[in-house]
Amino acid sequence: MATTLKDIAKKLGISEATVSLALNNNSLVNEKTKKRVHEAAKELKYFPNMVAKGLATNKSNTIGIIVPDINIVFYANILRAIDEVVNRAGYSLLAAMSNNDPQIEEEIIRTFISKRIEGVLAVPTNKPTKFLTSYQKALREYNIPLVYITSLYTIDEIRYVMGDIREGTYMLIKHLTDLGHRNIVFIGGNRTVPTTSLRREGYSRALGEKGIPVFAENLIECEDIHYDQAALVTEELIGRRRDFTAICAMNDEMALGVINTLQKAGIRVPEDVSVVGYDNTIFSKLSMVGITSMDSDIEGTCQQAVDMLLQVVRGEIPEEPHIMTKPAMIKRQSSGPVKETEN
Amino acid sequence: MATTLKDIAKKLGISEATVSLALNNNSLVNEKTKKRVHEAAKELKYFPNMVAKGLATNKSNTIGIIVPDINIVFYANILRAIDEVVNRAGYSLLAAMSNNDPQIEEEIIRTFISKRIEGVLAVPTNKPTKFLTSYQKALREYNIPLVYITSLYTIDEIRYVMGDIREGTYMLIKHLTDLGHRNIVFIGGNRTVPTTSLRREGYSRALGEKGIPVFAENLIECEDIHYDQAALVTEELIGRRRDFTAICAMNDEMALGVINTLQKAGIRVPEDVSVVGYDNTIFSKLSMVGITSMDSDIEGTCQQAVDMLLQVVRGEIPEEPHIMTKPAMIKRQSSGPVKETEN
DNA sequence: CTGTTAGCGCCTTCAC
DNA sequence: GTGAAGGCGCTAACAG
Repeated sequence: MATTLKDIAKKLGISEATVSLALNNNSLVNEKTKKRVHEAAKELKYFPNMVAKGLATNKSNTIGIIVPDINIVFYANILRAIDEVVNRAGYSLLAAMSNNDPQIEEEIIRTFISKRIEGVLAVPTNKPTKFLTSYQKALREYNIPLVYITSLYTIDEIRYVMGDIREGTYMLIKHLTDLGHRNIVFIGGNRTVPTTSLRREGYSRALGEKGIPVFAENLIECEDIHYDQAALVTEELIGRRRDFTAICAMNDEMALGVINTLQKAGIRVPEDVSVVGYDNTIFSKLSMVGITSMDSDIEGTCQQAVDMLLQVVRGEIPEEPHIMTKPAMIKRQSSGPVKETEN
Repeated sequence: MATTLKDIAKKLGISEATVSLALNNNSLVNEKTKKRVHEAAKELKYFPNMVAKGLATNKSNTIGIIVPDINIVFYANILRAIDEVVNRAGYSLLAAMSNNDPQIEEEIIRTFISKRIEGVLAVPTNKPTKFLTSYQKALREYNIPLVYITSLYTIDEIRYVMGDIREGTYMLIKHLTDLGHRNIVFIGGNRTVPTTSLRREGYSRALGEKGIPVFAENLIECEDIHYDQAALVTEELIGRRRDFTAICAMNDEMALGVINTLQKAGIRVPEDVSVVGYDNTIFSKLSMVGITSMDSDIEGTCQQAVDMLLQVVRGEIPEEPHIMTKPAMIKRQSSGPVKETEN
C-alpha cells in the first residue's frame, strides 16, 4: 500500500541506504542522485514512516504536554503557545488533558512513556506534594526530562517556569494604592494553594509599603476560581458592607463576575469601585468596561519552558532550574482614582 | 536502558513470544505463566514500546484531529469532547491547530500520514471548495478515513457531522416571533460561508411563517465573528436606528458584545431589546443577564463523528455519510416579550 | 559517493 | 502451551 524506501530504491536501481541518506539531505550523497530520489519520492507519493524511523533511531522527535482542562481559557492559551514554540523547534507536540485528576495524569504519563516521548511539559494538577509522585519516578527511570509550567511543587529537583504572580499582584495592588485606595478586597482561591498564597504575599507587601494594615475580612477565599463563584461572593460582600473601594480578583474571569455583579447592584466601575483581574485573557475585554489586568507573558513563559526542556533533552544542564517570568500591567478602564466622597 | 520483552523473557527463562502473548492476555498462554509475566513486567518497570508495536502491526492506534484555533472557545469545547470520546474508544488522540491556514492544514496532514494515523477528524478551515484538496487526495491514497466536524464542503463523498444550525436559528427566531418580535436584526459573518448562509435560511423561514418580510437592512455582515466586531456593528446600528426589538447574533461571544454595547447606551436587555446567541458556550453566562442560546450538543456531535470515523476505520461503510445533529434551545433572561410601546 | 549488513522492539505464523 | 524465525521500514556503521 504505502510506498517505502525500498520501492523508490528499486525504481531507481540504487540501494535503500542511499535513498535514506538522500531523503535526509545527507551531504555524502551526490546532488544528482539526491534530485532523482526526491523526484521519485514525489512521484510515488512517498511519505516517510515516522514509526519505523522512531524505532530505528530510538527517537520520537515529539514532546508531550499535559494541561488540566483545555476548556479553561488560560490553559488553552498555554497549549496554543506551547504548540507554536514546540513546532518551531522542530518537534511534534502530543497533548493530553488530566482533568485535574492525578490518576489520569499518571495514565497519560504512562502512554507518553510508551510512545517514547522525549520530554514532557505539564501544568500540574493542583494537589501539591512534597514527594516525588510515582510518575515522576517513572519518568526519571526512563530518563525523560520533565518541566512544569506554573508549578505547585517545592521540590528543588523539579524544574519549572512560571509567571511571577507574587510580583504581578504586588504591582496591581500598588497601582491601586497609588490611586489612593486603602480598603482593597482580594478575592482568591484556597489559601494553602500557591497560586493564591503567593498572590496574597504580593498583596500584603504592597499594602505594607503604604503602611496599610491587612484585614482578614478583605481576604476572600473561593472554592473554585470561576465566574459564578466570584459573582456569588461579590453579592454576599455587597450585601454585608460597602466600605471597600477596590477589588482585586485572582483572574479575569472572576473579575468579570465581580464587575457584572457590582453593576447589576448599581455600583459603578470604576467610579465607585475599582476592579482588577489577572492574566489578560479574553475575559478582560468582555465587560462594559475594559478590565485592568496583568499580562503573564504566556508566550515568553512557554518559550522558556520549552527551551529549558530541550536543553535537558539534549543533555545540557540548564543553569537555573526555576524561572519566574515577569508580568506586565495592562491598564484599562476598570481601575481609577478612589472615590472622593469616601474620605 | 528501557526494559524490553527480551529482558523479561530472559529473567523468566521463557521465550519472547510467550511474553508478548502473555502481556496481550492471549488465551493461548497458561494462566500461571501469565501471572509470572505480569509480575516480572511490573518489577522491571516494563513499558511497552508503542513505536515498535506500531511498526510490527502497522497500526498506530491513534486518530488525529485538526482544529483551527484552540483559543476560540467553541473549538476548545470540541477538542475536549473529541478527546474524551476517542480515549473512551481506546484510541489515542493527536491534536493539531491549523490557524485557519490551508497550508498549515496540509502540513499537519502530511505529518499525520507520516505517523500512520488511522483516521482524521477535522474542523476545516473556512475556505470552502468544491474540489478535493491535495491533502484529501493524499489521505485517500493512504486509505486514511476523514470525517469533518462542521463541514463547509458540499462534496458528497466527504463525510461530515455537524450541528443543524439552520434549524437552530429557525428555532431561535421563532422563539422571538412567538414573543411578538417582528423587527429582528441578524448579525452574522460573510454571507457566502455556509455557517452564515445556513443560519440566514433559518432566519428567513421563521419570519416567513409569520408573514414577516425579510429586510436587507436587518441582515448584518461582519468581517470576523468575535466580540469586538459585534460591539462595533451594534454601536453603528444604534447610531443609525432603533426600530428593531430583537437581535440574533450568530454566536454567544458576539451576543455578549451586542448586549454590553446596548447596555452601555442605556438600552435595556431584554426590556427594550431582546438578544439571543448561539452555542451555549461560557460567554452566555458572562453578562449581567444570561443569554438565551442554542446548545449544539457538542458531546453528541463529537460522539457521532468519532463513531462514523471508527466505522470507516474498521472497514464498515456508515449508512449515512452526512449527519446533522439537533440543537436545543436554552432559554435565559436576555430574550423576552416585545416592548409594548413599540406597537 | 554508494552498497551491504545488522539490528531497533515487537508481533505473527508455524512447528514442536 | 511454548519456542524459533522472519519481518515491519528505516538507520547506522562499515566496506568498497
